[in-house]
Amino acid sequence: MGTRLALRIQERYEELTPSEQKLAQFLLDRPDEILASSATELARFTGVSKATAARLFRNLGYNDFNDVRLQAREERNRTGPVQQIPMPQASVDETVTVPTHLQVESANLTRTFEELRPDVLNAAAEQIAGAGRVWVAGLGIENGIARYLRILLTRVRPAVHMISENAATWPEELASTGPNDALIIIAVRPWTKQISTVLTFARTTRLKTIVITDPTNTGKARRKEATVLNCHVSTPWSELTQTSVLSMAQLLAATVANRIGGRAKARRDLIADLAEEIESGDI
Amino acid sequence: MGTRLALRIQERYEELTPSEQKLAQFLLDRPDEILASSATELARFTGVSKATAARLFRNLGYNDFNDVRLQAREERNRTGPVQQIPMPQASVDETVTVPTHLQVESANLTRTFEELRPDVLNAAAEQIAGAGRVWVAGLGIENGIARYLRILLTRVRPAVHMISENAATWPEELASTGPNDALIIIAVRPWTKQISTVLTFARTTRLKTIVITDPTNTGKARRKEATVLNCHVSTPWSELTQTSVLSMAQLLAATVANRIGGRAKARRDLIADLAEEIESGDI
DNA sequence: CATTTTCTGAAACAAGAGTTTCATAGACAT
DNA sequence: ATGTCTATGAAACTCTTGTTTCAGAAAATG
Repeated sequence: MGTRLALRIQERYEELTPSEQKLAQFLLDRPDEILASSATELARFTGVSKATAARLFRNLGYNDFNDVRLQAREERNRTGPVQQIPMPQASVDETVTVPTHLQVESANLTRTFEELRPDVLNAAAEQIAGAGRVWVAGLGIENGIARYLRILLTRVRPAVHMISENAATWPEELASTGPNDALIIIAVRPWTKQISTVLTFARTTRLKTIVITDPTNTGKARRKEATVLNCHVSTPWSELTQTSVLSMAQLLAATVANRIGGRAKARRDLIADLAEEIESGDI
Repeated sequence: MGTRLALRIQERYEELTPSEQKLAQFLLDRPDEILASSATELARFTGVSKATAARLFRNLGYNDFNDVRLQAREERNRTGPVQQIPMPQASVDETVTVPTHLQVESANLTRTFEELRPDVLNAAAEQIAGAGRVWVAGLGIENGIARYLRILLTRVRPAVHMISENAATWPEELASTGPNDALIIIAVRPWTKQISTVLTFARTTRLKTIVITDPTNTGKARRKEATVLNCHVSTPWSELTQTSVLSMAQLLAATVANRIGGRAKARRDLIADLAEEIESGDI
């Protein structure tokens, strides 16, 4: 579970102004900076003015930046000395070295899975295991990961379908879903309107929905009554990394397999046998 | 190894006055407080005056409390070597818990990137950056990741194509490649004959080939004169994890972007603008 | 296109942090 | 006891940080 500050940001993220969002983004990505840095520095890091920073904290419901810092500190003390891997700073020349890459990936993975609540994961797995049919959606860059997840799930249970990459045809495709189905959406920032639309649709048709996303969108998704699996995806430079998203997909599939139990294993073995036969030349 | 501050304190400890020692002691016990707290607070915690605190830092050879804080922060950021993460044993009941999953993923990532030689990575990036056209291939479960890599590369350079998932049509598709092209194959175990075939073909047509694979196939690929990016993918149970493969794809794309330099950035910005426009409704 | 509303940073202002000065309390030698 | 020297905190001072105000820019609205 994230910090209280993170939760507040997630709740109010859409109401924030663009520059406030920039700063809020940064705070979600690197909560430890709140303790280590002054508000002035935080503003400078994200390229907004001190004034905007002050406004953000007020808008989030704090009296003061000092309030924020005190809460953060208190939370750190409560959480105890979890050895967390720090996210490296952006280097000036923008060159990505191998060790830096490793550190970024480790930091994101660690945060992702240390914050993941097992009951949320199990709830998601339960919904997928128990669904009549399962639909997997991922737009743009997430499409590849969605396909990957679909294959993992196919190994474990029948009736797992991909929703096409073309968002325009989603209404038709989703029209054939029923309340006993489950929908998995992979959508990290930037969040598109289509996703909101689909989530709204899913809620009205009582489709069980699981959203794999990043902290800036958690609030939005949760408000649509989806089960949210939160992944940290930030890097010190401007790109995002999907590694933790893939890893989450992996874990989700494994948990589903676990839920289903023996039948999943049987299916997996069957598929392995088939694959072997095809490989051995009958193609 | 302790922090530099800790070392300095230990050196000069006896020379310090009693109240200074009280404060110094505290700093040795809880080095993280330096980042989180102001000098005034540190003084209050240990029951000494602000003046004493100021004197202590000066006596330790710093100009300023600010000096101390900056050094502490810097030390936090360039965290020492990542310690070796052991791969957990298979649990009897096959249940995947969240912490176990995290540990497996960390172990694979760490091994993958600690073994990765920067010159190999750079060679691969060079080939991709310099190629006329780039072809990306991934069969079966790797197909999703291949698509992901393709999108990453498309953001950075033109003429990046996917080779279809249907291996039967590969001969036709590859027929149109030239010696100035590059081919990226994502293929972890099990290794299929098709892949060997393609690699042989690539060698005879002098196609520059990069293979992202796992240690069991490294040798085979290398013998076909491909540039090999090795990924650790094992888990304590029978499944594989593709997390490090995705991460490798990410790093490769970043390195290519780096190679290409300004033009890559321009292209990326252009694409971001386009995406924004589409999102804003002109679809 | 004009008008209103919202957003934003510069600058003024208030509050707080860190340093320095200084007076005094205590330790020690004579 | 007296003088000397060191250690220490209170308070004055300076500089930085955080908040508020305000005017112009940008966006939304009619």
